[in-house]
Amino acid sequence: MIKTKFSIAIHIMTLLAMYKEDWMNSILIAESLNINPVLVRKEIAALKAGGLVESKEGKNGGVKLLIDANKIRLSDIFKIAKGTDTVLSPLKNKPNPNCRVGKQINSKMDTILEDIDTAISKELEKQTLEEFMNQF
Amino acid sequence: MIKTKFSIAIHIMTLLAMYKEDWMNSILIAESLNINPVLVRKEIAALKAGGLVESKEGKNGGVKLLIDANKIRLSDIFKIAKGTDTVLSPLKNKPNPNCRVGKQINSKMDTILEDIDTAISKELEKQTLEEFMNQF
DNA sequence: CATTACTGTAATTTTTTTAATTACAGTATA
DNA sequence: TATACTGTAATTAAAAAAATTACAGTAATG
Repeated sequence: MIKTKFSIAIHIMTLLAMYKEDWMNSILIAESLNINPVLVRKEIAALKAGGLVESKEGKNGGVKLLIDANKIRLSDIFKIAKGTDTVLSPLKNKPNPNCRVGKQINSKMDTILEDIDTAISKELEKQTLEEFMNQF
Repeated sequence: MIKTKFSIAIHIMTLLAMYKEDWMNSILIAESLNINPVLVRKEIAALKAGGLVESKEGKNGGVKLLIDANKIRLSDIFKIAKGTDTVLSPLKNKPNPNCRVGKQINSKMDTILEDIDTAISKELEKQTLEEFMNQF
């Protein structure tokens, strides 16, 4: 569910940008979000795989930005949160293949859905994480 | 759920554009989509309220475009499907009000989420329903 | 070197959301 | 007056998401 992941990811990244010297742990972050720490850790795993953060295990461990907040654009965070999904996904039910529209709708829709994601990325490219954080 | 509604609405509108002389009924449309007719009728109610289609009750009734397909842009359909929601909605859990980020994140996010919807609308403005239909 | 405090995941359960179904009143057609 | 629709509300079933539990692995610290 992109909509949740995106909100979680932005929140996490804002915290990390604000306390960029500290290793922040998932419980603290989860308390700020008011969600379960495991969800936070999962999203951190994605941000880590995307190269935006680093983490340290063990006592006094936690997470930290790997890149300066002014080098990170909100679109970078969006792309990681979204993964391979599209924001507006097609219906799960297979449309009727005996219908002229049903037969082709999914492939035609796919183009639109990809274009929408590209448009979102372009929009989010405009703002850096630092700019976003400086509002707080 | 905007993602479902948008797909349903586009599918319905494509069918109506293709068979623009006919009153199409919800069972036929539902069979093309392979979903329940009640869901179709609900989305038709929204399209009707949005002024894009007209419907006729009783025997031989159904739904029909009210506006020519070349005057309808995909953004018009998107706006109706989305209603007052944003595509990427904020988390339901209230973030921690004792946290500097938690306290303000929702209001700051709202701006981003609105901007995303505007960007999607702009993208979908580029294509008319007729152009989309002509692909089939 | 044992204790503590973390990450990282997997597995399971609970909760929430979405979709399907059922039901039926109202209406136009023939 | 029978038939075939729309329009909606209420209920049930199914699917998805979130929370919880559990625990192995790891690093710091006394």
